[in-house]
Amino acid sequence: MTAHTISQLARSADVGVETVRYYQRRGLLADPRPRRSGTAGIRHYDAEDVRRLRFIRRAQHAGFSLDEIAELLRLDSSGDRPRAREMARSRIAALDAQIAVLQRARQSLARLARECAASDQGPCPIIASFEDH
Amino acid sequence: MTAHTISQLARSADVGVETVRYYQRRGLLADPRPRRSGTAGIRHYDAEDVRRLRFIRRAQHAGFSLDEIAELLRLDSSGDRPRAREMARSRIAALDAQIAVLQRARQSLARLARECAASDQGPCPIIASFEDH
DNA sequence: ATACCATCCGTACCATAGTACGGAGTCAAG
DNA sequence: CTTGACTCCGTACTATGGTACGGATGGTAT
Repeated sequence: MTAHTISQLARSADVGVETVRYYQRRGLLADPRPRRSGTAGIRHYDAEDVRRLRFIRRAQHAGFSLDEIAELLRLDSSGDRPRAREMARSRIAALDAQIAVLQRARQSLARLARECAASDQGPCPIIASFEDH
Repeated sequence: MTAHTISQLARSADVGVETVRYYQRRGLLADPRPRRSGTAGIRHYDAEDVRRLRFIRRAQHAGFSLDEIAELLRLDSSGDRPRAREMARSRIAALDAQIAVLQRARQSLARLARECAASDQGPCPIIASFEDH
């Protein structure tokens, strides 16, 4: 029974106390609000809460939004593997699309920078490229 | 003298009227507010406004923020090529960093999806990978 | 038992790039 | 000369993922 305070929980996943409270409001972490009148106001968190918070952080690093993570957490209970695979596939597709957009932007900007560096004659290609079509 | 209304200007760059007004508030487009009392309230836009609006959109597609675009527009007047090159370089570096983050996320997610598809035994690797470090 | 820090909780605020709304004014056609 | 479309303008709201604030209460050390 390792009971933590909210600040210890937050530190365990390297987030702020306010972030933990934000996740509670979003329904990603158990919300301590249903307190019985007899018990004191301060809630203690256990290893399961730590695990859950770390889950959220890792899924975020894979590019999932908090809404998607909420769904993954529900899947975690139900063990719905086809749905988990589907979410992974669509996230990969979204990542591919984002990467492609960024790479196109990078390519054209890099080409412009080379042209701009190559000569100081005429208009700057970087700015000129945005000027007319 | 091709004079446009705001809706024609907006259409010419495929943005909404409200977006044009937003750019005016941000100082990216000339703000029609300094109206003389004699002239009527409705402002007309010329080819220069169209050019400027399209500039904004193209620079956005290269990943520049509206603040950076405001600076590029100032450079457009001053012709400061070294500064333009500097902005292009740092934007390229930022794009590279973003691309690298997304590619790492893509790699690990793709590996997990393959593992998950490979067997229906044991816990789902996609979910399990987020569970404990 | 009193100081003092942490926790609880609602609420407001941050950045970014818009989008929506409501009231008033303007302009051209019928 | 009224209708209807368009414009002007301020203000508020959207999504996303938090961050900050202030007052009330809890728990602990001295």
